[in-house]
Amino acid sequence: MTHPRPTPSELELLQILWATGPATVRAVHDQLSQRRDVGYTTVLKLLQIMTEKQLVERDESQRSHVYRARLAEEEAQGSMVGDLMDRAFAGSAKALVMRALADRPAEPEELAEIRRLLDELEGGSR
Amino acid sequence: MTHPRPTPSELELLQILWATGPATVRAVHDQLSQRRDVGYTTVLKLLQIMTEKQLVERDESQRSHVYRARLAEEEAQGSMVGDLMDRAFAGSAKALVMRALADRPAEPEELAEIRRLLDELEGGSR
DNA sequence: GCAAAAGTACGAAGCTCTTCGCACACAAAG
DNA sequence: CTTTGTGTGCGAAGAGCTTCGTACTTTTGC
Repeated sequence: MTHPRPTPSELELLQILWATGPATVRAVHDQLSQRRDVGYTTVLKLLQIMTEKQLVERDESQRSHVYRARLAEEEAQGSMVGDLMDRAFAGSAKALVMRALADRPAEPEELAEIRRLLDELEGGSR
Repeated sequence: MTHPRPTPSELELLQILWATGPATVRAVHDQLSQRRDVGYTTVLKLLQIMTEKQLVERDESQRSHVYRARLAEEEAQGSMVGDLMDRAFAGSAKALVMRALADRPAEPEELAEIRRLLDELEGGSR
């Protein structure tokens, strides 16, 4: 099997690592605590668990270990969307997409981009 | 506040109620146990908890209580998609939709339906 | 009438997730 | 050097989810 789906907290940390690149516990904690009240050791522990789960990898060559995301953002998004699609939409991409667009209207600009993707997808199968 | 998001198990039961309409514990259990090995009292307990959470409502006029979904399928789907959109896609419907379509290609027929929805959405804002 | 069947309620155990305090190692500053 | 700061590791507590055993009540079938 590949990587497990990240939990909500794990996702938060991954987003920081994706945005800033490899980072120490302190750096991640500094980022996160700007948005949320959280203890240093909480972040440390989470990163340790994520290392076990192979969601991140750790460089121990320095005294302050440096963590790096091992799961790419696209992969994580894909597995989370796929999971929801299976659990709540009977595996139908169409159903999920229509629900998303109906509930959260996007800018015309964005709709155009989606249309472009549809063109590509249809073109490819032709 | 509205309804809480259903947990995975709760979603399973809701899907049965949505599909078959109001049902007794026995009926729900019969359905579910065709797909999964699960105890009768497990289903009972879950439905009781879901009653507290207002996800379902219970008609106690008969000895065998009859449960009915209080949360509509569209509502549940909407809140789950919205949650994922916020947590993993920075609130962007476009990003979520593009990931879903890229990862799980749909039938041309379905793509056409999505295209129709896009037309509607753009038409409405014009 | 009484045993068996069908029902509800309750409590608790096991799991994962999340959070942190505390102990300890090491470095840095005075 | 000893005190203060910065780091890791460990353990454990609390919450929510999931599961089911057990106890008790009410029908139902003989």
